[in-house]
Amino acid sequence: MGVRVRNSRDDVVARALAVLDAYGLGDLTMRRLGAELGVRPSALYHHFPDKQTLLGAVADEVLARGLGGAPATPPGDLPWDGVVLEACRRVRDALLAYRDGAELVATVRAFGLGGAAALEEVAAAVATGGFDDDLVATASRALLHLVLGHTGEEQTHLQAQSVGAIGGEPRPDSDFDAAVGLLVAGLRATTPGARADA
Amino acid sequence: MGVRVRNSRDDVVARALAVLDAYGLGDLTMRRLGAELGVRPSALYHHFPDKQTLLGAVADEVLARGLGGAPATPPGDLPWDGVVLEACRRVRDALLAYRDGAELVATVRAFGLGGAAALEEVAAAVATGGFDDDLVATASRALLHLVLGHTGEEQTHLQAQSVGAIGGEPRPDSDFDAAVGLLVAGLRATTPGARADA
DNA sequence: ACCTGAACACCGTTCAAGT
DNA sequence: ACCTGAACACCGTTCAAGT
Repeated sequence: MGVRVRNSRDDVVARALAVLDAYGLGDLTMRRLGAELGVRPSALYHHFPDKQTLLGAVADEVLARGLGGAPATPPGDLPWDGVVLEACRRVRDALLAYRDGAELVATVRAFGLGGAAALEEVAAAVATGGFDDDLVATASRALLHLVLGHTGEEQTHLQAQSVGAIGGEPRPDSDFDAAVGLLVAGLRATTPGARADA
Repeated sequence: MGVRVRNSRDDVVARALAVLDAYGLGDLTMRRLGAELGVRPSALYHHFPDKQTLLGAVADEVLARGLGGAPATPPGDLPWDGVVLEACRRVRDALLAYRDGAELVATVRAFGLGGAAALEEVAAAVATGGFDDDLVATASRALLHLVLGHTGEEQTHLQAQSVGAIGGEPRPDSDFDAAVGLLVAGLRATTPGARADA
């Protein structure tokens, strides 16, 4: 019943998010999104030069909604390794909040058109440990690969299950923490001087 | 000038590998592959039920060619951490040997139709350290995510450069070793009793 | 065992033109 | 500032029929 108004760029991104969550990344097409907005697909090219750029904006919105509120480094004086684990969990939760969220962010990162906030979140946490810049960069990239890979698998299985599917092992939630913990332990061991915490 | 013969399943996979390497994953379409074989696209469905299954077979062939010859665990008595690093490097080299190799293997693993050899290679190496089964599983998955993520980025940059592109930082080769080394160090630290080597 | 021919239901993108 | 209409050059997949 709403009056039919013309769509702003933000309207397009918001609607894309809804289509993503309802139908998945594979069905988030320019034609379908146009139809959902009551508009021809060509109208979308007024806001975005191509689909990749649109997807980049959608991925950034997923991350903004999931990470936006809380500060990258929490107020309490957690030890650095606790801060890192929490950052990884926040990124994971942000990805799990939308269907195919992990795959979307991995994709847009691959063509360099979005998803930067995910790496920034992790890097800010790692920097808390007082490591030198090269190590922060290496560890953050490695942790993000872990988060994206692990969450992508987890999301695939969750979505397969919710369709009532095969019923393979449900993959314990704790395996994410274990994987991240392994890398954090390596970080701790690699630089024996770096336990700047409680 | 070869006589035009009918194509076996292996012919199709071999030709798909050639198309992949020459034109990339995005241009590896059923129609293009058919044309390359001198055949209508529908003929391919005699060998494969769908494109995903074909891609799974192509990914398995990439891994078989890259990992096939050498045994999973080398003859010399390397310490377990050396064995793990070598396994990760072998998988990485296998992926780098074909255009978009990392993206291909990541994709087919996501829909569960191939690429199992990559995880097996890493898991066999980790098992060498004498860890219990859960830890082997967790560490192997984490290491493979590192290898796929890192190699995927590296490959994107290498291919962008070879097109004569932007010329961002070339990403030192040693960062792969550093990332894997971080996780291996965590593995070493997590289980204080496990240094079953020289 | 392998292939054709023809169709079905889609894609992303461009561009002149409208309001 | 936003949208239409129409086109271009593609996709994956199915299926009856041929050899």
